Amino acid sequence: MQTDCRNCPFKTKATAMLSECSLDQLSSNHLELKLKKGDSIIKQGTYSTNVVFLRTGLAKIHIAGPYTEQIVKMVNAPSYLGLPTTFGSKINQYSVTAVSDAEVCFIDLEVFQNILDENKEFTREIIQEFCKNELESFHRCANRTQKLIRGNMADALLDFADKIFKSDTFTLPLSQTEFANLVDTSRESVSRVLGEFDKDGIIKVTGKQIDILNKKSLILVSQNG
Amino acid sequence: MQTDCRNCPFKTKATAMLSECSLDQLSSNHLELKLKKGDSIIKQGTYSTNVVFLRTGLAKIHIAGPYTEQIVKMVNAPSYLGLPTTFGSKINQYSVTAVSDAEVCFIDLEVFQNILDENKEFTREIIQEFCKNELESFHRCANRTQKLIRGNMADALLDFADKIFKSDTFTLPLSQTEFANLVDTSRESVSRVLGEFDKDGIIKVTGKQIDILNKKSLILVSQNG
DNA sequence: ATTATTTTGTGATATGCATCACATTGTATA
DNA sequence: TATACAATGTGATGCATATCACAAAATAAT
Repeated sequence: MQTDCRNCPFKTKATAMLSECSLDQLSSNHLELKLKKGDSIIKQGTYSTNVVFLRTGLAKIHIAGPYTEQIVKMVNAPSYLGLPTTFGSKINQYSVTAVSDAEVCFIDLEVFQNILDENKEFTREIIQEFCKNELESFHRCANRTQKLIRGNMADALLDFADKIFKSDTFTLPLSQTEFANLVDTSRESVSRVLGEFDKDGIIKVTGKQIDILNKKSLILVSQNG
Repeated sequence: MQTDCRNCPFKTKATAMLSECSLDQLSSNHLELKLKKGDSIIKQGTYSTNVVFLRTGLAKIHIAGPYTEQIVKMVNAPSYLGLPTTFGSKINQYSVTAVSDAEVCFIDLEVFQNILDENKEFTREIIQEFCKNELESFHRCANRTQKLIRGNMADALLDFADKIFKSDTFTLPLSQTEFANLVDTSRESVSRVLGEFDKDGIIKVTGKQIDILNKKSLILVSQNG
C-alpha cells in the first residue's frame, strides 16, 4: 500500500522539516501497514534494512535479557523506530511490538539515509531525538536502580499519564507481567503495589483502567518511597 | 591554546571524515585543555554551549540519582562528550569527570553544528555513534537489573579489560565506592566480591591493580552467577 | 614525621522483594 | 454454555544484599 507522504497528518517534528522532493521520495519507497495489538514490528535477531515509522499507536521496545524479556521503553506515535539496528549491525538487537492497534510505514534504509543527507533540518531533529533518548536512558538508569518498587511504579504510572496518554485516566496497555518487566519487578509485586495505591486512594484500579485520584501523592511516592 | 586540528593524531572515526576546510574551522574555534585526574569536564546543572572532544584519557559520565551519584558509563578517548545536553536543554543533565589525566577540546556548539551540516560522512558517523550508545544502554538496562552482583561485577571487569584498557591487566581507575555506583551495588559488596574473585583465582587484586587470571571463569560468572 | 582524612576489609543484622504455591477471576476457544 | 487457558490476588518463606558498625590500611595534609 502506498500513500502520499505530503499529506500524511502524522508527521514528527523531523518529518515536518522535509522538502516536498524528499517527501515524494518517501511516498514512492515505503510500505504502509495496519497492525493489531500484539503484532510484532521489529523482531530481535532478525535481519533488517528498514527504518520503521510508527504513524499511529503505541509500542513497546523490549529486549531479551539473560533471564527474562525486559521492556526497555514505551514509544508512542509519531516516532521513528529501529534506527539503532539499521545503522548499526543490520541484525535487530531488540524487538518492538505494538501494544495497541497501530499503523506503521517501513522505509528502506537507503532512502532514509538519502533523506538525511539532503535535509539538514531533518537531520538536526533526528539528532535531537537521539540526544533526548540518551538523556532519558541516563535518568532511567539512575532512578530505576536507586528507587524501591513503589517509587518505580509511581514513575511508570506518571509516565503513562503525562507522556503517553496525556490524561490521568487511561487503560494500562500492558499485562501485569509486562508492567513488571518494564519496572524491574515481579508480577506479584505489581499486583500488590497496585492494590496498595488503590487502597491508599492514590489511584483507582478497575481491571486495566487506571484513574489517578491524587496526583500529588503519586508524585510524592515517586520521589520518596 | 590552539592547535592545528589537521594534524591532530587523536581523531575519531567521525573526525577523520572531515574536510580540510572544516578542520580549519575547528582549529580556529576551539579551546584545548590539559586536565588532571579528578578534574570536572562537564558539570550537571551548569549552562553550556560547548561540545567537548575528549582527545586523550578516560572519563566517567555520572548523574545525580535520587539518593546517590550514579556512574552511567565510562568513556575513553577519542570521543565526543556532551552532545545530548548541548543539543537539548543547554543545561547539562549530567556530569563528566576525568578519571585519568586527560586532554580535552571545547568546541563551540554552533561551529559543531556547522560542521555537521557540511559533512555528511561526519554526520553519519556521529549518528552511528548515537545508535551504538542507544543499543548499549538497552543492553545495560536488561543486564544490570537481571543479574546478581557477581555477574554485574564480572561484566564491569570484562568491560574494563576489553573495551577500556584492551588488556587483562590494568589498574582500576575508580575507588570501590565509585565502582559500586557503576555496578549498582554498595561499596561493601564491591570489596567482598573482589575478595571472592581473588580467592577463587579468577583475578588477582593488588590494591587497585587487577590481573585477570582466568578469563573463562570470569565470563562464566558474568553469564551465570 | 605526625596527624588527619579517605579508602578498604569484614562481621552481624535487617529488610525489600523474589519466589513458591495456590485460589480466583477473566477471557478465549470449542 | 461448557471448557481450557491466561491473567490476577494473596499469603508464607527464603535469600541476596543493603545497612550498620567498626578496625585496619593507605593517602593526603600539616
